Amino acid sequence: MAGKKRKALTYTLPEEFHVFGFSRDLLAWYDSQKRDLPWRINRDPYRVWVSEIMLQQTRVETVKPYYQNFMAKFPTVAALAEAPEEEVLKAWEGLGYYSRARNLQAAAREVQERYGGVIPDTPEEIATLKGIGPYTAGAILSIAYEKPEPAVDGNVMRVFSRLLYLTDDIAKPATRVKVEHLVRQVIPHGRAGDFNQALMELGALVCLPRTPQCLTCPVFDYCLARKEGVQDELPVKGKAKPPRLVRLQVAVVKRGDAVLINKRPEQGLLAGMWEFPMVETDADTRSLKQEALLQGLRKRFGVDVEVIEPLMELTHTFSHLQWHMEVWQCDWIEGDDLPPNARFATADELAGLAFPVAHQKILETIKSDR
DNA sequence: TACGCGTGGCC
DNA sequence: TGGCCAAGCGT
Repeated sequence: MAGKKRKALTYTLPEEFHVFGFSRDLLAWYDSQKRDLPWRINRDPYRVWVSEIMLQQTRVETVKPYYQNFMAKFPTVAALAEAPEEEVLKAWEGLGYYSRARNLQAAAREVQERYGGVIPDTPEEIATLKGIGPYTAGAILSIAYEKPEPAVDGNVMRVFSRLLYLTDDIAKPATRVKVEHLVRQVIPHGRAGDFNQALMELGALVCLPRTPQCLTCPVFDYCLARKEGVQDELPVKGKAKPPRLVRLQVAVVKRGDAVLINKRPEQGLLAGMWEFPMVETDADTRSLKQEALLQGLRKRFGVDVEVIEPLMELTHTFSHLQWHMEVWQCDWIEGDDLPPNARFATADELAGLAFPVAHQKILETIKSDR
């Protein structure tokens, strides 16, 4: 037969779990202890949306200044939709996961065109927007529109793992689905937004990853892991692979008072960000490294240069990669027919373009050289 | 499902 | 110091 039959799974809360008391006590704690955060001034759906995208895998303290600046520059869906992409990326510079910025703007344009500038309030419609997955959909729907949808992030997975003594690996996608089913049964209608935020706030302030502060926990009485004394063993989480080493030769090519830069592809690592030209090579001698660099510059940029001297050596670690960069000072000799993704830029022009953190030290060095 | 995708802070 | 972690999503 064509197609598999999958049994519909239903996850039920433990008998002894007191749903009403739990949400009552958690909300009371949240009402008195919640942090004052810039995105909690009101429940404007656009403000909530931007904050949720920025907060993906990113700390609150890191997001704060970016959020203030972003909302000042792009205060409405329309403003974001109409802005040049370069300005949006510049506002995201240093925040990481740059596809979030590109997806956010693409979705803003979609909201303008398809929904007349109003962010949709149904799970089906909002989930079609780029960059809005299960968590962000639930967060916007509950916080901005008070819909009783779960918003399960890392905090909620950890809190529920302990609260209900769940031993599922929270690194596995199936576990998030399970926790969503459980959370859905606990959401108090009428306060869905506060409840979801309270779960996350509890994870951020009390139910910490390493050292849960059980003695000050407002829902201590309901926690099954605490009852068994296993709160320090939960949640269960599989380990990540170590980053792969990548050796790169980097060129700072000067032509007069301009330097050669390159805009990265629209997809993949550091998508759409600017950088100094780089060549990946395993070469282990000075001359072989320089040779690889010269060949790469000629082939990819149509430019001939002279290598002057080594400038610096840098290491930058991503989640999944480790870049070992050797940077060479070069002088342009010939070649004007640059590919569309490359250009020579002056210091003033560089200031308006978005570079990843991995290239910031090079940028600073060039600036101070003048 | 597993992996690619950034960065900075913490112990 | 280095591994872990942070309001995940797209493919």
